[in-house]
Amino acid sequence: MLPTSREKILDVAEARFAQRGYAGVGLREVADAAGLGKSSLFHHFPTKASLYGAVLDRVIERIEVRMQSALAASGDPRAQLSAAVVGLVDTLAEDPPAARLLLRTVFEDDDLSPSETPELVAADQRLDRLIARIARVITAGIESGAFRPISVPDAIQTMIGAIVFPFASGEFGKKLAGEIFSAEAIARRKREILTLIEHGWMRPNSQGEKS
Amino acid sequence: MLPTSREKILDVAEARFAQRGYAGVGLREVADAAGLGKSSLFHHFPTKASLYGAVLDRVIERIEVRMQSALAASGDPRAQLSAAVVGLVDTLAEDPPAARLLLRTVFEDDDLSPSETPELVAADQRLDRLIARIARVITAGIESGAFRPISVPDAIQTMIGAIVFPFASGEFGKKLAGEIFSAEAIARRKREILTLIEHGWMRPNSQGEKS
DNA sequence: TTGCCGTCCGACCGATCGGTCGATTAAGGT
DNA sequence: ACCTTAATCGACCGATCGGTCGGACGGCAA
Repeated sequence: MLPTSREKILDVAEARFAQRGYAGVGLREVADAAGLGKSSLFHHFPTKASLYGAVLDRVIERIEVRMQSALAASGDPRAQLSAAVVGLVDTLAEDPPAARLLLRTVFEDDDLSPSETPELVAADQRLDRLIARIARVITAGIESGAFRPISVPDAIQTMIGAIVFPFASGEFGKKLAGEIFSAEAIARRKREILTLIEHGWMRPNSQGEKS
Repeated sequence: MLPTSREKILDVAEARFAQRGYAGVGLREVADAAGLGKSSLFHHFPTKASLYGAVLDRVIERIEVRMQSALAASGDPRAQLSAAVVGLVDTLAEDPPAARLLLRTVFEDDDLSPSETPELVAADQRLDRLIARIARVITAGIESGAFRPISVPDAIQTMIGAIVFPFASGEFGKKLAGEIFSAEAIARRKREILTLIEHGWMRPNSQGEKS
């Protein structure tokens, strides 16, 4: 119930970085929102980039946990991919700043990619592992004949855009389709993605699957 | 061959804003890259937000022109939607900073959405009109029975993410799928999106269409 | 020649940026 | 009682931020 200062800092920093971006957030603002002096931030994180890296790593770790358990729960590539998508959507829905933070990070390759910050390389490796696992599932699905012979990297790019962007679209998405993080909107998004995968990637034959 | 100062400023500002974001770009940097003093920027644009708005409006206008001519060229919702997608991809491919600028703008609703900047409201209205046109095409497709009864706003969100994000993914996308703006990569993305729409949104019957 | 005007510039403004430093607490181990 | 260590703070640093101001330059109409 009472979080440590470090966790409090990470929480407010995640929200702020997602909302205004790396360059747009001042450490003063983060410190104030965390109820600390600005100097205290540097006791927990040596630099601003390190703080950002820690925030990012925590977000990716949450996704990793969910998707790994989803992938481990079933052997069939079809069911694995669906479970992974559902897990990703659930994680993004439970942590509203996460989606925007992830996409923003992809765009910050100028200020952050030199990456002498250990937290950032850790987050990077974590994400690489995750993507590699998904790629393996899709490849297995293609080889087994369950999926069409699609381009795996392109399919992953498509999925990231189609799944993550809507949860990051904020006011734009709200104006377009109403409250993004309502239970109905989340359910609609799951259905949207799952049917897209089902008809777009999977072979039409042997449609009914069993656990 | 010799662009006016205003156009030169817009060109370099578009690249910079796309790369580093609104808050991450200093006007000094833009002025230097344009071969001007910083004060000269304020002769052409009254504020930084106004410059950003002008850049954004120009990008959206390019997309609007392409998609409007694509939509006007054919009456069938199926062909219209496909042509619009191809037009969007082509525009994004010809103007590499555009995709990242568009997505970044969606995320900047804090610093930019109050929108007392006329260029920004112009860009907003332009985008609204464009989205409304696409929505009408999809709705027509559903009513004619050519498309499945999908949720139009969710479908649009999906398409924006799936089409725009890959072209905005920079180093991340490059690591995943190689050079993003190569002719082959662009062709792959068109195919990816078109087959996704064909199988995911359109009804399977009467597959062969004619002009 | 005179005067206007679009364009550009250097110098300057207050504010904020990320980051450093030294001092001050309180807790714990011995 | 003493020392260490973690945690916090206010004051301060040089640099950069968006934006203002007054003037300089050059073309053009009278």
